[in-house]
Amino acid sequence: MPRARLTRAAIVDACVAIIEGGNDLTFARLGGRLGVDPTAVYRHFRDKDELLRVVTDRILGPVTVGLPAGRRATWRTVVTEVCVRLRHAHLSHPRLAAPSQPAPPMQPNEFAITEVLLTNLRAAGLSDRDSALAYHALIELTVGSASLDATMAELDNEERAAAYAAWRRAYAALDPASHPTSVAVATSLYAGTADERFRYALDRLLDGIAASAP
Amino acid sequence: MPRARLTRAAIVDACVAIIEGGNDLTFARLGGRLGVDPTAVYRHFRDKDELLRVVTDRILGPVTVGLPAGRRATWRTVVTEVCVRLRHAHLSHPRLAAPSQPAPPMQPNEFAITEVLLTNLRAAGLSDRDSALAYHALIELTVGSASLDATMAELDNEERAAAYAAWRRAYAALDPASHPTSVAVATSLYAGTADERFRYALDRLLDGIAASAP
DNA sequence: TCATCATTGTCAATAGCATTGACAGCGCAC
DNA sequence: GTGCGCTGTCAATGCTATTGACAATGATGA
Repeated sequence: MPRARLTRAAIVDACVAIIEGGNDLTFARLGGRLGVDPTAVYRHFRDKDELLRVVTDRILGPVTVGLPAGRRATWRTVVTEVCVRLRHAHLSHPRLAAPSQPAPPMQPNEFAITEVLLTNLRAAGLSDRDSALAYHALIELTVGSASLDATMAELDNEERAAAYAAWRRAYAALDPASHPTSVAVATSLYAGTADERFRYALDRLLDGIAASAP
Repeated sequence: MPRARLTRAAIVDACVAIIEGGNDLTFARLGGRLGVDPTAVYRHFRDKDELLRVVTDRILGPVTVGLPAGRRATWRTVVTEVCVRLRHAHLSHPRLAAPSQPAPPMQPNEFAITEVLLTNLRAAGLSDRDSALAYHALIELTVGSASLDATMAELDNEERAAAYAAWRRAYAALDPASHPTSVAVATSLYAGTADERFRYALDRLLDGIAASAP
């Protein structure tokens, strides 16, 4: 049956290798790495969007494996862990562009993440409707913030620290007459790591979600 | 002095007109609309990223004008209104691509938004450090979720409803053995509007922030 | 065993994209 | 009035995804 030199799995592997090498994903690079004409990929994926969706799901694999379980694993512990891992998966692959067309998250690992989150939110005592709302809230915060932080994640530590320092300086240099609070708070803006800031946001969101449960 | 037919303001106006017309922003289209060679824009902006940053700030203008004030305006009312408007500004211009390189938010309207948010968070009783953290949390949720919702926002109501329905069906059709909760909750996923889902997320986050204030 | 035929890789071509460098003219400063 | 810098024009470059015609490969059916 398989008289093909290329398989979807091999192509996706090559994609992951390319973006983990710090390069943008292009058909030319992909063909080069596979030792194949770039357009051969079109025999296995309809277009780049479809490829991107499968590659994205591929990097989501580790998010749900080996999650804390047993009686020490509260719903909040598990939800936090999944969100942190989900964010990390995206930030580890900042060059992975988002598909240009909206599509249902019909991939296996996406489904697995949804299942884990919904299950733990219901375990927290939320209704079906509130579980769904809380799920959407967590995804929007986690994936949304990851997409905002992605470009910075590409920089090395020195560059990133320098950028943050420059931003703080910009706030401090504002006119105190029109921007008094920004000037006063300047040294606290973009302080710490992006992970710490995300953790604060996630904790406050989970505080609010927990408080809304009966 | 003005021996130029083109000005930065005129170029930015044209950009806004293009994206509000439902088109992607390209130099070719921009030149066409301005009646000028596309490359003339390079005399006023270093590259597309710089242009994008200024255009983005331009659409943020309405976010801070005419905000509720006086004694009926609690900090939470103002913060909510700013976030809702900020989200709306982004969703009204879904074709506005994000700059590819990270850069300080050094634009006037961005600074104005920051000032309003920080001022109201301090008014809520938060410390400088917590005000900054809460500010970052609000921005990540608001702008991040807007970027996730942007592609869907382009569809008209019918198409969007059809897409959501298809997604719900996909969850309902999962194997109940491996995804019991997803199947059970399927009808609540992607229910209502994206604005309502954002509102839930924002309310829970603000609940958590408010609870952390002394 | 041989003919058939879909699958799959190759190749050449296309259209769109941002960006650059050489050039030309206009108008201000001296 | 002379020079020079600012600004628009034009042609060209290199990268991108995508398509259609072609060819080889190998499984299938008689």
